[in-house]
Amino acid sequence: MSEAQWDRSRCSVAGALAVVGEKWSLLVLREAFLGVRRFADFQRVLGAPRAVLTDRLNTLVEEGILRRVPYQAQGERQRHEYRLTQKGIDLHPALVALMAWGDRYLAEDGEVPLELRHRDCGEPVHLALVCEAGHELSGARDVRPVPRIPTG
Amino acid sequence: MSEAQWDRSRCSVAGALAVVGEKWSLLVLREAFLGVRRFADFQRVLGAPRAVLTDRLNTLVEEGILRRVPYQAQGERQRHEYRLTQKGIDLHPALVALMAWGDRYLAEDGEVPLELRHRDCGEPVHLALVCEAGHELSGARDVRPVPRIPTG
DNA sequence: CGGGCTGAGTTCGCTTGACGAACCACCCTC
DNA sequence: GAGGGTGGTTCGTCAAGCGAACTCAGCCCG
Repeated sequence: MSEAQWDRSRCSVAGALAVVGEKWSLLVLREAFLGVRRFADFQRVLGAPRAVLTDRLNTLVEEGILRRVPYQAQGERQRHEYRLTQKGIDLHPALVALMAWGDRYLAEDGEVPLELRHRDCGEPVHLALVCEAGHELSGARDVRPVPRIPTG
Repeated sequence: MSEAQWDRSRCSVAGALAVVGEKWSLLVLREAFLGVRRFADFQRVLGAPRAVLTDRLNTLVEEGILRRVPYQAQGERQRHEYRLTQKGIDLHPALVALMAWGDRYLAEDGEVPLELRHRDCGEPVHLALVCEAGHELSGARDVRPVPRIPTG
């Protein structure tokens, strides 16, 4: 038997996807990281159906990934906007990883649509796997998965 | 207008999700990273409907993320198994990122179901954002997104 | 005050996708 | 050549996603 024995039912990947794996959820978060906060702006840039967008925003708020913040522009009635919580901000690496993969394999003529740079020094940024001892791993093959809760 | 102007239609996140964003796709890949290769094993550990699993495996093969490899165990007929290509292996960071997030926010009683360790030194591994100048960024706020193809 | 506009949803048919269960073909072992 | 396991396909049902139309609250202009 080649695959490791462990309890898939509490897999963190499955859990994360149960929360943000529905259609549009991660794209909503992508826009949130780019500064989009208002319903109409999400709707316009994403092109998602309104009903779906309503549902995704509500779900993300319920899950504590976004929070509704009341605000009032001058000469307009009070509205609320959607902002990332820390829980939401912590999804950033997942989006960066997907973006990096898409940049590598889907970009046409090497034209990357969006580049991430270090705010302080301006240099391009990438994801790296590092261990507690400080080694930077070269790839997935340097990783050994260790089940902590075997099924028995 | 707060959000940056850029061409969402070729966003790498959306592109990546169009390829691996369907239900079960990333879970299939999770198992592939853990060594699962055969249809029946995917079906058993995931519990996904057969028809869906067939479709996801075919899609992943078409997309070049998995490849079908014929093999023959002794005393058995020839079968084929599904193995990760380099394109598939490069999705590893995305799964690690989702797993890390799930570990942090969804694990009950701090029990993390699966731990990743450096194969060489045995130390736990985590994802980090680093820039070309070698700085390790502390979080999403240290990142500045730079659109490369403005919509005009 | 009356009517229009706008942002934020909600409702409605329709179509697509996911689901579990049953069915099927191949080829091996006995 | 009977039985069984692998690797699917087919089928009917049910949930989800879809675009378009409708709603509603509040501000603005006249």
